[in-house]
Amino acid sequence: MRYAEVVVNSPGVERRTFSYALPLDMSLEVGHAVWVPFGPRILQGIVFQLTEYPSVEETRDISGLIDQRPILSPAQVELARWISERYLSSLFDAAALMMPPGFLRRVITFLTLAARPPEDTVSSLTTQQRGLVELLQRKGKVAVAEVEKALGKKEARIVIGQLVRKRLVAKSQELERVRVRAKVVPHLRLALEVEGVQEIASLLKARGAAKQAELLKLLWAEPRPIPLSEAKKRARCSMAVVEALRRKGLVAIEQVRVHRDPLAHRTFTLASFLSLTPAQEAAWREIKAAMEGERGDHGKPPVFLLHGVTGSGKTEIYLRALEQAISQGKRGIVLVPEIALTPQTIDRFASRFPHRVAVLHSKLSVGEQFDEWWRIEEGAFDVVIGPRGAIFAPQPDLGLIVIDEEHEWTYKQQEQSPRYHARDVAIKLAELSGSVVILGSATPDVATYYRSQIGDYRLLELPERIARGREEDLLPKVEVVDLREELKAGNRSIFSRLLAQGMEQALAAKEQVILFLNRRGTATFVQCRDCGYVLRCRRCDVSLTYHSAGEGLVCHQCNYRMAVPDFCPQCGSKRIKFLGIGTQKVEEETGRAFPGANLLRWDSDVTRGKHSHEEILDKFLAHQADVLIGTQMIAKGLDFPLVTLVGVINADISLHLPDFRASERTFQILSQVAGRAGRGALAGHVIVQSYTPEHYAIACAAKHDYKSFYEQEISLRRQYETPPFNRLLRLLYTSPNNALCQREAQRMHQLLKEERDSWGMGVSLIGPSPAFIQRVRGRFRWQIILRSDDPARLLAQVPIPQGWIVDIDPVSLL
DNA sequence: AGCACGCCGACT
DNA sequence: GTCGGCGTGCTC
Repeated sequence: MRYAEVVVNSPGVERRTFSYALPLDMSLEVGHAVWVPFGPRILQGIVFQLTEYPSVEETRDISGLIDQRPILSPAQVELARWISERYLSSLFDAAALMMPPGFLRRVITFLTLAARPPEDTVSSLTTQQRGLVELLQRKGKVAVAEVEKALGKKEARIVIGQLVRKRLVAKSQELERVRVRAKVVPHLRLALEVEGVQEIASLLKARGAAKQAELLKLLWAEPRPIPLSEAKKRARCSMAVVEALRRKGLVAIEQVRVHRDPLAHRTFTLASFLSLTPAQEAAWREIKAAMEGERGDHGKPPVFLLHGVTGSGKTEIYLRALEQAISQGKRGIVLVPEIALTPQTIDRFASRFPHRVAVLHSKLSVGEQFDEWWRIEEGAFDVVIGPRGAIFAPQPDLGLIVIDEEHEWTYKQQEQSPRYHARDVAIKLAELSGSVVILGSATPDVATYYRSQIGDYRLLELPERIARGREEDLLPKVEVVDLREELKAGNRSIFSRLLAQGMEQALAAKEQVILFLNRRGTATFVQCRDCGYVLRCRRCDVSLTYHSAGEGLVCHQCNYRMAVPDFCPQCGSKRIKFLGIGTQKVEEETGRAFPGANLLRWDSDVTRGKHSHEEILDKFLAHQADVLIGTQMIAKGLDFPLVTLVGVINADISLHLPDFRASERTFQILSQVAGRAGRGALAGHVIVQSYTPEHYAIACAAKHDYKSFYEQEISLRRQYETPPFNRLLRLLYTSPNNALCQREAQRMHQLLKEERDSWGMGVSLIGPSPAFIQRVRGRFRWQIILRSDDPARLLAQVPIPQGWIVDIDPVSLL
């Protein structure tokens, strides 16, 4: 093996490796991080393959190892390959997901003044050029980034280029400083045999060195070195005392590596197994058999879909499976949605496996992340728990992956490439590592449930809440109020008579109420207030969005446009309204309708700070407010024992978003809300307000009937050829200039159309159209949707120009 | 990030 | 016909 195929950290090389020769004295393995020369620079790279022969004639040598040990396991290298191919991301970006925190280091270019600037050239400089020269004279060395910030990127590049050409300014490159490293703390220990210590201590005391004697005794009582600061505090002495003992050769200071442990200040009491219900028992038997090596048709460990309503005991199954993995000498990864990673959730796992659970979380300090990562890598934990990114934890001997709330769309990375789905990555990783996967949900993703129906996954059902003989063990009663009837009866408020009455009763009984608004962004669909009819695009089966400035109604899938009709196309009524309501509006109206109640609003506007989530929750739990008004966040896995009534202000809002998954989202969110009520000692009920109560997403959620919802949804998906019957690919282009953005989208669309027709591929091209959220941070957004059994195949033929965002299996088309 | 190309407009 | 602008692509 004389050559290595290396993935380099450089934009523009995307999905390929480069051949480098191994220096004779270097031994390498797949997964090693290396420095490699690339053009004029030295870059970080990862060894993806070792070969006898290079893929080009001329090669350069690898400059050196970044770390003695491989940074990625062979399975992770394989996984990175798969991610890059599947999500059309660069190989390096895919590999970067699995690197330890703080590993990536950019190269920074610095500018310095040339040794002897020629006098005559200095006098002929422009004002800007002279400005930069003077800056360098003052500061000596300045980063290019700093100059760019001052002058603007373009201008800075020009000025620097001119001065470099005149040989007035020289460039040099340095690596970004290391942001995080192992933390070492000075510790104090005895430097002599234990036997003589007491005598020496009394001798010191007799000589008047009482403090020294005290410190020595303290150390004598401790079996291990203790932190210097702690020793000083406990012996109430200063550094002078420590130094005196050290000079006498009685104590020594040594640097000890400490772990920044996010669970350090928490104590856990060991929890024991709970007994299983017959349904749990049946599910558990199947999982256990698979973990013990029983294999299905394809010889791979199976993927289980554990479908069970809230409170049906899914977590207990996860815990048993983890226990099983551990008893086989294996380890597990548990994924939970970011918002569900609460102290209560961590407790459930940590109390079953005390000190064997690692938590990965983006809110941890970089130092904590660094230490957790390396301890996981050393095999210090049986269980790693965390959100999406925890799937890339370097957990050795992986045997089990659990994904709780598998339908949650936060498992899809949306912000940056690779735009991966943690569920799909987990299934691939399980295949590579021979692990069993358990997907758990009360409302499985329709696509996941479909896979369980066609035999890709094994379905396990937990149909009931665990009955413990209390009233709350039953699912709460859900009532749906028809808002059309309210209007007919002359009630124009946002509260139906039933909801208003329920709230009055609850507040009078000193119970708590949650008002839920399933809003996302501004929903601006158009609906008839008499018959509930919503204007939809005939081609896309997606609600039309109202635009101001005379544009009328627009389909955000295909850009179809029409004027707002004066009369309802269904019933001829003139009362056609644009619906769009926010939590603030709800708060105002509630304050007016219930002046005596204490209100608390919970949405992303008020939870910007780091701890305000918990603050709001604690406040509500402590009954400092009677009514909690909020969006999506309220519904996720939280228990409020004093809440007896949950009101959904308008269930239609999420139902009519222009996205093929709008019904599914609505069903999921309503089911979650319905599952949350009445979890305490008091019976709870839910009131859902809607203009279209007969819609299957609303009706099925009210009846807690997943199966019926699934049947109707899947037949619509089949009809409109949306996933899981096809796959989607979203191409998004953004620009501050709307016209330019639209032109580029049209150009791309034309290109794709020609390519598709020349290859004879059966790919539907939808768009170009403005994205639902048309402008984000001043940039306009246009999109093209590709739909086929494998839409990425077409893109593999067309190089994707700069600036385009490619999202495979997008979780939202908004 | 820097360097080689290549394609256009102003010149000996 | 040639010099040089910088826009685009490549770097093992």
